[in-house]
Amino acid sequence: MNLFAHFHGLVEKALNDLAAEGLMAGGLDLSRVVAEPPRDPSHGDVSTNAAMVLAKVAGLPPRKLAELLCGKLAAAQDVEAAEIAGPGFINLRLAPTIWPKFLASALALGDGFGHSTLGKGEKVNVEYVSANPTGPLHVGHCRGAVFGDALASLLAATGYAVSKEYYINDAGAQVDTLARSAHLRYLEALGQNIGEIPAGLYPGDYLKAVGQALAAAHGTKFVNRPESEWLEPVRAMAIAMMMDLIRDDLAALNIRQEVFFSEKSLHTSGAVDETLASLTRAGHVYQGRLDPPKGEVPEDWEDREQTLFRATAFGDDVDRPLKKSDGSFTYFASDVAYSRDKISRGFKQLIYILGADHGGYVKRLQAVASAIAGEGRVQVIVRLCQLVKLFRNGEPVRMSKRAGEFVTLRDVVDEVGPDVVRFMMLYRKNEAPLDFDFAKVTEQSKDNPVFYVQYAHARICSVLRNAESEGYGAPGDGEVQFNLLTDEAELSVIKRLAAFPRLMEAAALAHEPHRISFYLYDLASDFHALWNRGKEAPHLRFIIPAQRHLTMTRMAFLRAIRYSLANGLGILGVRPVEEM
RNA sequence: GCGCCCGUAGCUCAGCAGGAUAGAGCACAGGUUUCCUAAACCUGGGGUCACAGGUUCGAAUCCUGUCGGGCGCGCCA
Repeated sequence: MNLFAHFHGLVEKALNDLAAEGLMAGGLDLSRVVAEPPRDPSHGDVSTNAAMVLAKVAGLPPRKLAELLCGKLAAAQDVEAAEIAGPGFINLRLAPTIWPKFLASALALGDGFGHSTLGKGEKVNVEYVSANPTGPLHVGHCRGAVFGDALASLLAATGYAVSKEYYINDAGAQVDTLARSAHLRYLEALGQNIGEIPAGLYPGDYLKAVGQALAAAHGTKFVNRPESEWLEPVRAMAIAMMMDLIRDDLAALNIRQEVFFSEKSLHTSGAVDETLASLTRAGHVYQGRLDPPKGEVPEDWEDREQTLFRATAFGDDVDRPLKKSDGSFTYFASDVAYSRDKISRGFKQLIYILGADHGGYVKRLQAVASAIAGEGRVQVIVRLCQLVKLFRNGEPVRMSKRAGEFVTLRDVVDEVGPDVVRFMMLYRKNEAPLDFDFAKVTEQSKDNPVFYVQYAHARICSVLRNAESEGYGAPGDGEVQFNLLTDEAELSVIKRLAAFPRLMEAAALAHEPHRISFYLYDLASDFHALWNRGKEAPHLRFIIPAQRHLTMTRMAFLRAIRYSLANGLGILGVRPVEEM
């Protein structure tokens, strides 16, 4: 039950009725009309801007329209009072009887509380991580991985048909480098002294296992043989093993993507050729020259005629090359084919989670989708994740890529656990930089939001356990009477719960899962406050032995709060703990 | 030079779909426990929402410009 959606509907109905009665113009655009919780609770429970937004087009002074609307709304069910305030807000004070109904419905929904059908089953593709398959994930991949996963969960919970996808860059030069590096480790596994790993190859120890696997599978077949004989099989095995590694890393963060899409397959299947042909037929490809890049011009810049995608026709800044000077396809060309594949699978939203250094890629991806599907047919949404800065007790953690000293995703997850990593990565807007201090995030105090939210959930579980052991387990008929919850502290928690479904939808529409984290923090805060009220005011404690109905009611209330916490944490991919 | 992102309290950040008197936490000062987890709670001060225009009944939020910070700018992926 989404109270605000419900009252939004009532406002629309009232407006239509007014139009039908000839009191105002009909057929108006209602998209700017909102029904929302007022910032100041003294203004009531639901507030709408309808009169202010529509006054002009309705052909009525705002005050007059507000009065008409107020008359209709005051008569609606569950509305106790409707009043005009400020510049023309209509504030609804709801009848106290609505809260028991709301709590009952939230409780009945249980695991589904907060979920909705907003997306109407629209197909959405979320592509995230997509790290090169050349080694384990490092800490830089963490944020995008968690963000993408949480966003996918959020969209799924709000009624979208979500596919979680990983694009494997297994076709470029860097996987050849991987193969050469693995071949060296293969020689090493066969007992050769390989000395220092030459510059330009991947030095990581994680390739030793690949070398051993190659030796076991192929014996000495690839020793002292030209690269042309071994490059392909070695590369295939190395990529397969790297992807296993990456899947394990993701699993450590409780991430499981459904589709792992190979870039190479786009070449072997002919999809890239077909895409180029199709774009050419549509007139989006031409032979031409590009101006040298502004800023730093590359050493080996050469002005030449090349095959270009007319990205500028779709809002990009420059046209984009599809072929390299040796005639082979660019990375961008396979990306175009990949976009085409996604579009052909029926996705209406293509969501990309990328690092902030990929900002320059956004317009290109949008241009591609417009060229292939037609303008406005497919929505391309790119969310850029800013850097994570690691700290240890306030000191920045130094990483040197050159020396191969990077902190892996696994290092971080193993040290603080997946729940902490996931929550902290989502406790900031994605486009804001994030500081991650190992000491702070594991601290057990209210200064640590992960702990604070978890603690609220655990505390609820603890009371429920105590209650059950004292005979307040499953309630019997009529034992739960939510109208007994009348204290301000209780009502403010109930109203916070009532905002949850609307918050989920807003977060989904904005593609901003961090809003869930902040909501959970606020809800936890309300709950802890309510808990402490029981100290000065014993009648507000949850278990009150002399009053069975009240106690049973409060247990049900706690279960509703717990569902909200657990469901929100579920979106973030954080396990709600029952005991701490 | 151009594009994208950011600029809110001393610090770290929220600010919901343009709404009413801009909010949290930290830090600082004080208070609360014979009681369901004090691992918590309560009270207090603190703001030219970078700056200047514009749109609007109404702007931290949308538009334009300026300043400051980050990222990026063909044949790498």
